[in-house]
Amino acid sequence: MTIATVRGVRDILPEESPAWRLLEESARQIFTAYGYREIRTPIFERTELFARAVGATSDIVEKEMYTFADRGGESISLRPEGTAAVVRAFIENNLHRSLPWAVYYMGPMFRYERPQKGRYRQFHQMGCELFGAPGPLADAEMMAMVLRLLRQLRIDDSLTLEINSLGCKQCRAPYREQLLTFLQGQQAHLCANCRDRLQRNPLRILDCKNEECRAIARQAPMMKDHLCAGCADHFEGLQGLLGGMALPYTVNPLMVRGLDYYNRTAFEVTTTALGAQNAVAAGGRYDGLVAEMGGQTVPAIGFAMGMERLALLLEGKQAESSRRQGYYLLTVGEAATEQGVLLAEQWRNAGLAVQMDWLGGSMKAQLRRADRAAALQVLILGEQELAEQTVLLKNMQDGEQRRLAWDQLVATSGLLP
RNA sequence: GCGAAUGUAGCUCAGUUGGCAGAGCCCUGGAUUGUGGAUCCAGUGGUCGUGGGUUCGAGUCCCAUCGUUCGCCCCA
Repeated sequence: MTIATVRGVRDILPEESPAWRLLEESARQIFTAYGYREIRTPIFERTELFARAVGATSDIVEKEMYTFADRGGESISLRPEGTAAVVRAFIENNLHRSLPWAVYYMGPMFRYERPQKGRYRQFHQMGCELFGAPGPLADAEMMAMVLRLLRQLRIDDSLTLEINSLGCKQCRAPYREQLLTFLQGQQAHLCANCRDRLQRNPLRILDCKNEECRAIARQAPMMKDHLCAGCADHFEGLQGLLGGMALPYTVNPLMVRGLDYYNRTAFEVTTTALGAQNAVAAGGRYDGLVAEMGGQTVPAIGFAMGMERLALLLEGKQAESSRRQGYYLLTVGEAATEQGVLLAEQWRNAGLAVQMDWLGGSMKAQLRRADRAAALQVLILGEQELAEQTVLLKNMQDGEQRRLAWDQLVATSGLLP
């Protein structure tokens, strides 16, 4: 074995990249239409940024970050998610004076995890963040946008939108106490993992996949029944808007978020088609994070979607035959090849898309490559054509051929299919 | 970090109780001396993941290791 990729990373080869481009272009188009503009933040940041934004005790920060000291001794981490850097950029550039501020990003993220289908150590997310819009309108619109994107990509079957409210600082603390009391009573029936969670993150127990824990979770007091007036209004408003937009959704009172910074609205789009890695898009409101990170008090909401998972869902959906296009110049004989290079450049100067056969050889071989390159027109330049300063134009769809003078080609090209 | 399966040609995979390394697809050439795809014929291509061990002999059995996949965990 020669040098191979690092564990958990992979190449996206040309066969696969059209699906990725479709993802990216569809997302750009829809995000833009909803009023979002692109932001590109660095791929690495000070480790402290993620520790504070994502939560120092979260699994992501504790054991999944690619962290290293740079040559100046600074602790640097490859970004494990997108929101922290966007919040940092928001604060650093004083953008609270430009509200509302709506941005999208797409790009690689890094987490040191055990690789699995749809889960890589370098993976890609695209997401949106919206600052300054406190009401449920922003939440509902964001979900509508996510679903529109998935619908446009035709991967909206086998998907469900789940929502929940996580409350806010005021109502979550008393609820948490209630929940803790309840769970401590059931401690004996919880899995080992969840007994551990009692200390660290009791809310997370609600989302445990263990059957016994789930049975207990269903009996537990629910956050949505203990919301303060403000949070309850917000959640009701959201559901009214979703209903009004005819977006199918279910309330999942057991859904909690992995990252610490969320409050009020949480949402998740899941699929049954990807095994254990079932989350396709997830997001929520994080009204307190900007202030916590040292900025003004600015409400915000965002989401991210996993592009590898979208690409997997896209697989097989687009059995589209790549359409034939462009010119492919093949030459026979040394003199013709030399002339062909010059002609190709001239034709390109005039705006034609001309691909030259790089390998030469028999005409049969060159035509085969032209076919595989999905060229629409083949330009044949052999000894005869060279002598009479013409080129043979062959349409690869119907096989029709015609002979043209060199300077006629550009004038003719507009008339071709 | 834990548990399990798996690794043979570029790809998908056969390979029997341990006894000569195989097929299909792809690729290249020919049938067609200047014409792609379809058909037929022929050909190239292998450190059997890697390193040890057992054996007269290992793709096959044993140990280790790396990768991949599935589950746990985590999450997009």
